[in-house]
Amino acid sequence: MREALFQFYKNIVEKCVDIEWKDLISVDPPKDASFGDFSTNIAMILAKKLNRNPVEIAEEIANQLRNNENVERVEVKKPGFVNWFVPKKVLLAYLPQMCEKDYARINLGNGRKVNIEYVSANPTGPIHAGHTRGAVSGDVLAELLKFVGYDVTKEFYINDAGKQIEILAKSLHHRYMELFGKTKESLPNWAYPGAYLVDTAKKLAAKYGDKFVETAESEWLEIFKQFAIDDMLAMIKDDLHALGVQHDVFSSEKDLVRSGAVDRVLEMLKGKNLIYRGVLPKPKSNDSEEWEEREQLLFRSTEFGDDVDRPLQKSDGSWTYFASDIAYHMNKIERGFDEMIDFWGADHGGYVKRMKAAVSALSNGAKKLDVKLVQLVRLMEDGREAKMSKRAGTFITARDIIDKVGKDVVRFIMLTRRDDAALDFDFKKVVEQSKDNPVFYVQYAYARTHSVLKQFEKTFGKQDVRISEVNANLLSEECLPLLKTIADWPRQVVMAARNREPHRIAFFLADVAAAFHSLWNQGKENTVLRCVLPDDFDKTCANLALIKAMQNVIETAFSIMGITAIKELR
RNA sequence: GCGGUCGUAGCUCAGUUGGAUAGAGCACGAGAUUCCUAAUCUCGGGGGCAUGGGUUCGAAUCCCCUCGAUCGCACCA
Repeated sequence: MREALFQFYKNIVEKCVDIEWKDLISVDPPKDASFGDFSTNIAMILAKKLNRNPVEIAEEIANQLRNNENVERVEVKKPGFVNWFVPKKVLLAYLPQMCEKDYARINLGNGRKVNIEYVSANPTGPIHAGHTRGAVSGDVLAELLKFVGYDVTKEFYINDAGKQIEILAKSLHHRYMELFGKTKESLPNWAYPGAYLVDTAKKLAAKYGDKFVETAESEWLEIFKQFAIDDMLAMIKDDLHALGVQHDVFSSEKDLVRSGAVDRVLEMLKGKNLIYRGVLPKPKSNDSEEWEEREQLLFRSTEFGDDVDRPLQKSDGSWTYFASDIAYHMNKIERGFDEMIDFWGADHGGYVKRMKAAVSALSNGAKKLDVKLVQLVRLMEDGREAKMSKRAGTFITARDIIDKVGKDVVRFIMLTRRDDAALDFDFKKVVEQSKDNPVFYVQYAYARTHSVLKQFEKTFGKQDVRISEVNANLLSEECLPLLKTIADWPRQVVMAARNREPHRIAFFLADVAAAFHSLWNQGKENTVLRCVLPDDFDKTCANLALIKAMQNVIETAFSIMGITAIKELR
């Protein structure tokens, strides 16, 4: 009995018929639990293929299932569903497996190489609160895919080649001059206003002294650029570590351009006749003035479903962000990734088509780029939107919210919504330790299990309970809902991984916690249902096995989510 | 104007990738604690799934229209 429960039943159902289109068959819990524990649509699928009455087919399959001792109370319902219950003994037989470390670790990836690129914030300042969502989603998806057998590389792309780096260096220079009292004018409005550059300037001054005070821009620019990038990156990494995020690879746009990768990849696309010089039509949004018609180097993204062809070169002759991004994704392909997943902010949505087009062109359609657009986070302060002003340098940083509520809370809350739905993050609600707050709801359930273990020790003394020697039959009926929830964990993992939806794990944990809290409270009224029973050692051990299974699931889920399980709440 | 994302209970959101009578939490109403932590639990009211069509045994889910929200739309990232 190595496979997960849902697979176990899927196999049983599949054996009932001899068909090829097994992918179409679903074996899942029905919406309404009163119909049964599992349900299959197989009769409806067959009815279509064989042009027969689904209910008749359902009856035939139901009859086969009725002969199976692992299936109970088989019923056929209206359109052609076959429903059944899981016998208690099957469920109980799974208990030891549920307690194992590798429970729910199903191999979906088969070692396929996946590159997940996330955060990729510009190295011009600390990461802000909005970045944390993509950081968490990307990180948790990476861990999830690792868990199910993918070979995952977590990657951060450094946009260190553009004009904004020059502005950064000049802003730093201004702060540097300030240190030596060499500038009277206030900070120009094109400059980055954040106070963090003052610190960077101090570090730079500590290293070089006043060496650059009198020199021309050409002397200091490159040095200031590199110094600024290095310092910003160190700061960003620091912030990410505070969030529990650690990338495997940092790729530099600048290095990529220097290596000639952009020229190479464009040459290759030229060979495929996908690049030409042309003139773009004026965009409708652009009312007038600024726009000038110009011939430029274009990529034929329209051949891959994009709306217009896209420019590769700026007016000054340097590459556009898109050009180096093409080279970057080529680089990923060359490194042998079977699949690429990029996490972008929702404001980059207009960029998806052209990038997918590029990947398709580069790999002749062989490689897939999946772009996850992460919606923005609205920071709330007790129901009101927190004011942020980038201009005044008063935006809320990732560090601010991590320091305020803790890494675990940030990570959990970021997963309480689908990526493509906007999320409100209310500081006040999130630190509140109440049922309003899903983090504490789950943590509390976990803490309770540990208080049970303590209670056990107090009652029976210190001793090992071997799961394999426990008589699971002693578990009361009231434990079954929790047991069934835990039995569903592998299926949840598969769905979350297959759909690339890490948020499902957070929702599942809330279900587990709910089932447990419910069981717990039944024990308040009916002492027989408590976990630790001073008069019944054997039954206590059975309960303990269930508790351990639940702990195991929560610990596994938390480790995928990068959250620390708390044994005792105070 | 074009494109992306989205529209589900009063509020915040799930919805097993086309399944059955659409689900949670909050809020509202009524209850549970001499007890393994009440930071919890139990019960109740409340929804033509934005609108109109289409595809089929079957649609919140897939396709098209309309309305609304939001993001983007030469060269910036």
